[in-house]
Amino acid sequence: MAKPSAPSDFPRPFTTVDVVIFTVLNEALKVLLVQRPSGRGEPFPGQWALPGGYVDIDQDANLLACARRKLLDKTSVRSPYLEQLGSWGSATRDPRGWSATHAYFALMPAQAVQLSKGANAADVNWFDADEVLASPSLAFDHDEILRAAVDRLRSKVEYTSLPAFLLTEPFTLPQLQKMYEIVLGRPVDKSGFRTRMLAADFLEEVGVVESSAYRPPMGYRLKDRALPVFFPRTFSPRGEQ
Amino acid sequence: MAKPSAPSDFPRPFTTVDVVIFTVLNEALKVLLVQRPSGRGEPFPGQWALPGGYVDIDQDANLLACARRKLLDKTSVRSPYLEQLGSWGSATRDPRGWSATHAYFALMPAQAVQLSKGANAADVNWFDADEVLASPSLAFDHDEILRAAVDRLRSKVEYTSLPAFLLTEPFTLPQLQKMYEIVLGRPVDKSGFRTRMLAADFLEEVGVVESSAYRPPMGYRLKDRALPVFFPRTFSPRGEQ
DNA sequence: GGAATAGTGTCTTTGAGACATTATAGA
DNA sequence: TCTATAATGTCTCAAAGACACTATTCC
Repeated sequence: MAKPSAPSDFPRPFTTVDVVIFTVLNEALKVLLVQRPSGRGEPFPGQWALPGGYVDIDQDANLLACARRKLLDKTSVRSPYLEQLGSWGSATRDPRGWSATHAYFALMPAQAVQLSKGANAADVNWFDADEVLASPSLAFDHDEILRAAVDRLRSKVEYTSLPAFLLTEPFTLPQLQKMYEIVLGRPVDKSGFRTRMLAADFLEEVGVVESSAYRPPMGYRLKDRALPVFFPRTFSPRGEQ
Repeated sequence: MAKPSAPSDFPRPFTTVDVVIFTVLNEALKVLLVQRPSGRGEPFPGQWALPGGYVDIDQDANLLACARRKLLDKTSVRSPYLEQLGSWGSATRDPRGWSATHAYFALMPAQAVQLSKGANAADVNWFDADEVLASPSLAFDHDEILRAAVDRLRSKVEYTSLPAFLLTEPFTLPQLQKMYEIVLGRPVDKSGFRTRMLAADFLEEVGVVESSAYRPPMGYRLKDRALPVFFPRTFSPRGEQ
């Protein structure tokens, strides 16, 4: 035989990928959840869960590709910001047996999303992230994964340009500031914010945006759509830290 | 039957855990590697690799427990600093088939380690991390994983107390500073270093250490042996960033 | 007293936070 | 001219970096 065989005496855990998809909608941080199917033998029937599922070894070249597939499947968004969050594996997290999931988290502008309802996942919807965390009731260990994703997001927003991925281009600095404020859950000083964003040199002017009333703001787009920028220090109001 | 069965139509990738174990030895950052066995059907025979292996669903309650087991196995160290690094999974990383590994990274004082040579892993040894990275030749995608681990370590050392886990207690501030300098690969100002460490309030005086010549330094131990402390800002010499 | 290491003090500068002020548009 | 939003300026202060200085031990 050409390919060395894997040890057959090791029963394999099953392998899944879950994606925590964030957006900002109605001034709040939202997370995408899907309803578990209620067929026979299905775990957590009818409960809400993170979108995800089995790795398909024929279809998925690697874990990231698998995450992108599941993401495209539910949102029809092709290339949002996507990063690995961590993995969770244990004998008990899935009643069907030892399983390990590779969790990713994604950021996307709400406007870009086309929720694909129906099909196998009975329903798909945006939920207020903090409300879900306040009364945890997701399937599997998804409350824990969501908690980790929100913590990671909030902490990275303190020192990166991540919120820019929640907006469609061109966006304005006041809009971007608003994204920071919504995710962080607190106001941010305008002057310092602007200085910081412009000093980080990751934005490109694309001309004044018209549409709005009053003084029209400058429009910007990302110089590099692929990666966030890291700031040298975190946002932090005087008293804290 | 009591337990719902997993979908049998999904061939499962196999699941492994690998551990990047760091220590500081002879003024250099070292990583623990094991030599791949050379039996029939074994991938990468004779090549060096990160310690790790299959998740044993009977023995391992969860991924962390599996990592701890593999670590104890090779070093006889029971509870070093251990954190999840990420996961790597693809159709091609292991010639035996689609596999996903959950990578952890660990820090331990060199004195605590009892290398367990022999057995299945023909040999186990410490290697200079930067030398390994300079001429990548590890089995599987372990060069990539090591790269990620070193990057993560160096970046976290800039703003956390991680290097304290490379020392046995009690340790002195000059010793701790040395750990920072070795990992970062650059000198650190003594005064600022001391201010910073003491301000972070994670150390406890345990009396002057005798043994050494000249002025005897104060000995310290960690207030909380479980978690590192995060500093509000990174170390960064003037010119940079 | 000299040498070597441990530990402290002082000056400067950077950059963030707070808040006041100016700029530009529509009504 | 008034109002609402966009954008900039100014003052203060905390903390880091650089480096000089003091302290304690052994020889």
